[in-house]
Amino acid sequence: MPTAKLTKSVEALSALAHESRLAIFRLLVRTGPEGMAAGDIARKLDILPNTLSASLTVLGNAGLVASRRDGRSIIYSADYARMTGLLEFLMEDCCNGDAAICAPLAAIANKAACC
Amino acid sequence: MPTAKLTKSVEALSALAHESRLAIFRLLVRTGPEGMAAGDIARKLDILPNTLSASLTVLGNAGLVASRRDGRSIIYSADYARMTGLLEFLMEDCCNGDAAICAPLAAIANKAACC
DNA sequence: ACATTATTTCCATAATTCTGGAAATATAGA
DNA sequence: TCTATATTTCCAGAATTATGGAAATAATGT
Repeated sequence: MPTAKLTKSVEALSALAHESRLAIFRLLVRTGPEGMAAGDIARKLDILPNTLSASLTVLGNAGLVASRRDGRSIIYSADYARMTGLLEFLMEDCCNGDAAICAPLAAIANKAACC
Repeated sequence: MPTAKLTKSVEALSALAHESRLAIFRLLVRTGPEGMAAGDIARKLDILPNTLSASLTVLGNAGLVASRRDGRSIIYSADYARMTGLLEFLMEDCCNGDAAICAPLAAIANKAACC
């Protein structure tokens, strides 16, 4: 009987385990909280609108992106809290008391905390 | 034409996007560099030996685990550098200049850098 | 050589996921 | 209301992945 957190993480990982979907998610992460219209994502990544819609649905079901309507467009944005939660789960207890293992992770964080 | 890093990341995410495989990987991450024999993993997680073998192969192909023989047993261990690389890729440019987004990631890292 | 333990490989079925075309829905503007 | 734009839904075939039983391979000890 797997934990709920494990199951949720598998959902998120499955959503990201796809070339287009990972590219979409990363684009939204880089875009920031203001998000981007579905059409703009489609043009930028050269993805068919129906395929993009399916991909965004998968990412949305996994809780990785949120959406809101703005006129004719639907704006998608990354859910940063969800991403953070997933990363936290993957890192959990990773260092196991060994500083040599921790160090690179700390380095990532310092880089992330650049601003 | 996706970047090589994106393709590699999709491989790693696909490998982790599976309940047993994620549980196996996390167990190995917590176990540390010394690793654990396939049979011990199978007993600990209650997975059939052939299924476990297939799962370990997938994780190995994705570069997430390494293996070495020790007598009759084969010892598997997490590849921490690969894990770090994946996390780094997922976090890339995430903060986008916004400190409010960065903060939780930095908090994770400080926690990871506990030792 | 034989028996035992450890793990993998082979195989076939079942289940899931991916893809793109066509039609449907929703909003805005003339 | 009519037209154009934006996005989603429906559908079916194709492709990939998951599962477990049985046999095969590898190493150890007798």
